[in-house]
Amino acid sequence: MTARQTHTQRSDAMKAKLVEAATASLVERGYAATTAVEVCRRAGVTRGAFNHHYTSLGDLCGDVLDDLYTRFSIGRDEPQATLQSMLEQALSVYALPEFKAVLELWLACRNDAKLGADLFAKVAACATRFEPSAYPHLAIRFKQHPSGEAVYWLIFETIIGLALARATSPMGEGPAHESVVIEQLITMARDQDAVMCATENQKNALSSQPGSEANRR
Amino acid sequence: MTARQTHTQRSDAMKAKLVEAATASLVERGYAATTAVEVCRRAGVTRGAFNHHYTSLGDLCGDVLDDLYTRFSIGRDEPQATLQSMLEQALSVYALPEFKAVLELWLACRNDAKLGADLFAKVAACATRFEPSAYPHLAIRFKQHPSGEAVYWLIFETIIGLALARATSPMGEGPAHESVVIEQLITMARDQDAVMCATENQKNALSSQPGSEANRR
DNA sequence: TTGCATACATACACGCATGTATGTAACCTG
DNA sequence: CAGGTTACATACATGCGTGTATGTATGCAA
Repeated sequence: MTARQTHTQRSDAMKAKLVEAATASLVERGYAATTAVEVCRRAGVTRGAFNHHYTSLGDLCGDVLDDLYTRFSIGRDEPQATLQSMLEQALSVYALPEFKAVLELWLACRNDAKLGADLFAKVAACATRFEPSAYPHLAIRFKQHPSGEAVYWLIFETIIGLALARATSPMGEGPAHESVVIEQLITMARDQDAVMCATENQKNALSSQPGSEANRR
Repeated sequence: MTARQTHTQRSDAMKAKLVEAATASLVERGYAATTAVEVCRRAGVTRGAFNHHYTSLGDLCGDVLDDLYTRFSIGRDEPQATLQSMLEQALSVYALPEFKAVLELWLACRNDAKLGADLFAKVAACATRFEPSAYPHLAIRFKQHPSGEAVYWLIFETIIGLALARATSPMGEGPAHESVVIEQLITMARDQDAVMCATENQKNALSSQPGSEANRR
């Protein structure tokens, strides 16, 4: 069944296998145990394969990071206009076990200078995907409502905190208070959306019918 | 200078040195690089010393965890009555670089089964120090106001998220939006305190007999 | 078809952390 | 103060991951 394949096909397939194996190893056993032999054992290949495609583990981890950040950005094609929809999208991916792999790499970057030199730039670049500017419609509203951006970052950090709790719990399950916190976040997002929407509609009404603007604040 | 010391004095001093060295190593280089030789090198002793007092690294990490959780619980002697004061106490320790050591151990527990067997129980026990029940006055109020407990956990997870951002940033500094988020947290805590206080005063007024606690201060 | 680059596999030498065994000085008890 | 225990230091054997060098089979281009 091993049909003839082109060189690039074989390379891509091999790289994908190695990235997948490395990710699984990072999730299950952490960065320290994610050695070249372990990754190759999971991928079912010899170290020669790994050594041919990557110069080091850090090199491979770069591809792992790219792959993971792409997965975490799913559902971001349509621009999100509300904090609530942003939150829902974030909640759909925050509990993925792969977050632990990212966490391991974040820490490994700080612990290993050589790895950090390779990955810090990539981490910083990927982090911009989660800034308000990644949601153009929201970013515009935040110009009018700085409080909206504050709520955005509050939601962001809280989700990270919950994800960390999952990643460090024995079986990868969420804490007991998880649902309570999430409900609180949803309420906050909806309230802030209402505030931003309200003044927007006001402004629209005012611009079509000029009058006093003094009722705000 | 090296006066005669009793056995327990020498043991305690040695253990403290090893715990301190291990903590520093965890913060600066992570769990993977925190080997017996590295800890002993930092402590300025040989591996014989370590091997005499601890059976394994996990054993030593148990003491490290105890020491760290104690440090993070400082200022908790007087019972905190408000979410705001709880938050202020939490903020006074959340940015300590030692948080990274705890983080490393949390992950190491999940990655190394033997270490987890030794430390998971201790982690769970220490975690109870940060539940609402650790603040008796607050816990009582939460019985009347479940929303208060929701705010409590929201604050808790957000601070963890911010601490993680610090622990994983290249130089251990906080993110750009850190102050905005903290201000948001303070506002939330104060508002929730006001809500809980208001209905409490109402109830006190209804029972109308001044009694013991109604007019403290 | 020939020649070469690609895509792996195999084998060896090296560093490093660990476990253990043994030696020695300090302390403590009767 | 003598015997035993505690508190270390030193030394050796072992396992494991890594880097590197070399071998071999498969696509690919002239």
